[in-house]
Formats: sequence, structure tokens, C-alpha cells
Amino acid sequence: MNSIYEKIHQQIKRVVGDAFKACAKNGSLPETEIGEIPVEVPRERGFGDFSTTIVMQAARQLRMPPRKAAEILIQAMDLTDTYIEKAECAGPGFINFYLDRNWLYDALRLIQEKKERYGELDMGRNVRVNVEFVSANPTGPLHMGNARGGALGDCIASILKKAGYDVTREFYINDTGNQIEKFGISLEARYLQQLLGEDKVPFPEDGYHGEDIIDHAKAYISEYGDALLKENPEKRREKLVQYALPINIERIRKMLSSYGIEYDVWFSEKSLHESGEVEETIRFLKEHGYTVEKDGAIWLSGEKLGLEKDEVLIRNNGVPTYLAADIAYHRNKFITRGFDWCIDLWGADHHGHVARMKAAMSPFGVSEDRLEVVLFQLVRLYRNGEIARMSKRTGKTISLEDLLEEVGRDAARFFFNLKTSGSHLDFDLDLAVSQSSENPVYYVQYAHARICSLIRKLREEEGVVLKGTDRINPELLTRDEELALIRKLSEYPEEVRMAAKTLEPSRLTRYVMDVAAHFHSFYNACRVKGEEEPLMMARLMLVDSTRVVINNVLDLISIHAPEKM
RNA sequence: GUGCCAGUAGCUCAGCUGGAUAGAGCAACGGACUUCUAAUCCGUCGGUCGGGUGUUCGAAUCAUCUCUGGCACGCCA
Repeated sequence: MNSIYEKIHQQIKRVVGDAFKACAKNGSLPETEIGEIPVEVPRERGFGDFSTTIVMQAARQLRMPPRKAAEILIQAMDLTDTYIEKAECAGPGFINFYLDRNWLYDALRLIQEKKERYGELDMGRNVRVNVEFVSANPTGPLHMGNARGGALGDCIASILKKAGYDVTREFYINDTGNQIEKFGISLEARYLQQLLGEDKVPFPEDGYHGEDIIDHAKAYISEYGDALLKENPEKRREKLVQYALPINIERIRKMLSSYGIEYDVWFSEKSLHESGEVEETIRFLKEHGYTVEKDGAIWLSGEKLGLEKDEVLIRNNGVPTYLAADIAYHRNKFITRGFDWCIDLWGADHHGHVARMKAAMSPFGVSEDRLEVVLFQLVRLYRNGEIARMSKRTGKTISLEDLLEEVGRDAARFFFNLKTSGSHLDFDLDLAVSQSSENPVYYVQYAHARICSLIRKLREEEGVVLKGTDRINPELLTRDEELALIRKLSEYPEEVRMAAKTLEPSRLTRYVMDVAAHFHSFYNACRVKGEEEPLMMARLMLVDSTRVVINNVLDLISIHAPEKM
């Protein structure tokens, strides 16, 4: 068992299901086809620990008022061998379940038993899932969009892994096509400017204007001199790209690594062209009638795939579009490599691409639900209460590097996972560095440090260490603050399940803030050190369990859990 | 013009496969350190869920209309 919730849900479903059967048998309720029995946690504590709305949902089939059906059902319930102490009908027809406290004490024992594995689930059943994220153009530094996508994608991957999926993290390298072309032209212009004088060579208006391009040109010259002056332009650009591209990719890899992200696969777009997979993919689409030809180009048929319009796959100059390569890429993921499920993280400005991409998979027998696109809204940075666009230090657009330098990896990752991906994110730079209670990162980390300090002090000053679970009486924990904290800790596996289901890591950052809050309340209300041994030990068990949970969540989202602050 | 996303407390946001009296943090105000970390806690204040209509036992949640903001509609990626 991984979750006490799972166990309780099973108990309630069994009890309710059996009661329905018994009532149908003795005729007190009509025989009905009841579906999944919903189990929820009531909003108000006074309504018990768990509840179900099943009779309200089945009211029509039961042909009687929900409250009446609920009463009959409750009479027929057999509560032996469950945590359920009593069931009551309330409100318009809720059935509320009141549990005996043993479920909370068992939850605590479960945490101690599982420790760092507490929260692991098997809902993924080893389904192979590919999570592709960031995939930034390797033509320049990483920006805020990449930063949010990176934090989100990495955490989604971690959550799915925790939930039992077989996860591959992947970076798609756009190492060919128009952007690379432009990269080459920009490098060439800077190269020539360095050697011939800036005013002698015009810089293309739509080129990459960043300093890094000039740095590449300078570095190339100091290493290889001016030999490319005599080379023909095409060859010259190729050489420069060959030089600068691997450097940029390596920089991206290092940057993301220092951000806490390690990929399993770096997949080259160029390789899709070289292996003939792009060509093969288009041929397949053509042969199966998914393309049309017009204006000298080959188009993906919108009509055939239920899309608004046709999309160019091969331009009239014979060069495949990004879409063509992207279709080949996803075909490679699903067909060649056999992933069951693919998750792409895109900035919200790419939303128009979603329907196309999903539809384009159907000719290959890949159903739409196997491709999940998580769109995230863009980020606005705030400093001094105003929108910040420029880096303090360089005066240029703020890069991921600048952000990590200013606020650090922990704050960056935490803040980017604070809001649901679909909502706009205002990133307050001042708040992220402030060491105060308003800063949620510090709030959570402080709770962890406080716990570690408490445990350390007990050990060093009193020689007290946590005993084995079988020698502790968690039943001594009866105060509201203690029970509320245990209840919160017991929710963790359920939070992982929901985060995996909704692909929303923000659930976990909010959850861990909640855990910290409950701990701080407990800490202010109860003492550990100085209490009678049995109670002290029970509380130590609770405190250590809190440490385990906070540590597990922070570890899951790759944020440092300090032992001292 | 068409489509997608968003609109919930002064601010930033949860809640959205319909459920009980709509939540949290911050801000504001009032309290709590001779004690295991006050980077903390406790309390008070705060709402026409953008607006209208509909669906039904019940709507922040679903449908529809409308207003506002962001984005997308390239032989760009």
C-alpha cells in the first residue's frame, strides 16, 4: 500500500457498493447500475472525514429523494473491518463518513515505513512517456520562456516518474532550417565586420543582434584566423555554424544542468533529414492521400484531417518546412521509438500548432490523446513593482543565466511552479530574493531547517533519537494541531496522483507550503523537547514524518532542503 | 474578421469531469519570544466569482450571448 487514502477509498467504495447490493436484494432500494462511487473530502471538518455524493447522482435511478435513499443505504452498511466509525446523511443527500483516528496513526506509520519512497505510486504501470521541453533554438541564450518551460517540464517528468511512469526527458535541437540559416548569416556578418571593419559590412536587419554572435566571431578568428575570407560564402557560413553551434548547445546543456535539469536524449532535427525520415514521412502521407499539390508546393491536406486549412510541407523550392520535420519527429517518437505517450511543452504562442500536430499523427495510427501538449503562458518579470525587461548587470534582455544569478535556482524553480501553467505568471524578483515570510521558498525551507535543528538538538543535547515505529504510541497525538498536520501529511500520495493526472506541478508547491504552514502551527502550539518520553517520542515521530514529506516534495521538484538556515 | 486562453477579496492566485456557508498567501489592523530557529504563530477586516440569459433538486464550475485583456491565424519556428 502506498497511500492511506487509497485504502480508505477502497473501504468506502466496498461498504457503499455492498450496501447497494444488499438493498437491491431485500427490495428496499431498486436495483440500479451504479457507476464509480465518488469519494471526496468534505470542505467542512464538521461534515466528517470523507463523503460521497453517490445517492444524489443516482437519485433519478433510485426514484426517491436522495436523503431517503441515503438513510436506507446507511442502515444497510456493514462497517466491520474498516476505519469508519459512523456514516451520516447530511445536506441534500451527502453521506458523510466519520473515521476513527487509527487511520491517521496508520498514515504516520506508513510514512516512517516508506521514508523517501513515500509518495511513490504505480498509476503509470511503466507506460513509456516522452517529455520534451525547452527545445530552445541553439542560436542564442535561454530566455524567460525557456526558464518557465524548463521548470515545468522537468517537474512534470519527475512527477510522472514518481507516479510510476517510465519517463524520458528529451531536448529537440533545432539544428537546421531557417533559424540556423539566419544564425550563419549573422555569424558571417560579424566575422567580416571584425576583419574588414564594422562600417564596411552591413548587418542583416533580421539577423541575431546579440553580443554572443560577435563573441563567436572573435573567438573563431583568434583560433583560426582569417582563412574564411577567401572561402565562398556558403562554405564560410557552414564553417562558422559548425564552430558556433556545438558551443551554444553545450552552453544550453550546462545552463540547464545548473538549473537542475538533466536530459536523457538530445535529439537532432538535422538527423531526421539526414536519415531520410522526413522524406519517408512525407512520402507516406502522400501515398495515403493526405497531401495536395498547389503553387509548386506540397501541402498537408486540411480537409482530409479536419483542419481549418492546408499547411505547407515542402516549399516550392523543395525545402521541407518545420512542420514536415516536426511530423517526422513525432512519428519517430511514437512509431520508431515506440513511446506510448508524448508530452510536449510549448509556449502559449504556439497554440495554433496543437491541432495540426495532433491531426497529423492520425495517418500513422496515433490517436490524439497520445500526444499531450502543455501550453504555458509567458512570464512577466517585476522589479521595484515595475515590469523588468532588462538585466540589471548587462542591460540586455534578461536571460536564464541572469535570473539564476539574481534569485538562485531554488527560487526560480519554485516560483515558476507556483501558478498553473495556463495562467500568466508575474515573477516578482524582489520577493524571490527576499529572506522573509512573504517568500514562499524560504517559508518552506525554513520549516525543514527548523525540523532538522530540532532533531539535531534533541540528539546532541538530550541523546534522544527516534525509536522504531513499534515502540512509539502515535495515539498520544490528540491535539488539533497534531491531527491537522498528520492529515495534511497523509494527503501527499494523493497530491502526487492529482499532479500526475493534471500535469500540474503547481499543486505540489502549494501543497508543500500548506505542509509547512501546518508544521509551523504545530510547532507554536506543541513542544517536543521536555515532554514526557512517550509523548515526546510520538511528537518526534510526527516531526520526522513532516521532515520526510517536505524533503520528498522538494526533492521531487529539485529544490534544496537545507538542514540549517 | 475567425480561433485559443484568461477574467474569483485592494494585490497575486487556488477551486472548474456541477454539490454543503466560495478558499489561501500578501497587503491593512490587533496580539504572542526568560522556552526545540519570531525567516514563526494567533486573531480581525476583506467577495454582485467580469455582466446577462438558460440547463436543474443544486452553477464560480455546464451551454449561450456579451464586455475586457493576452495570443495565434506566414512557402517563420
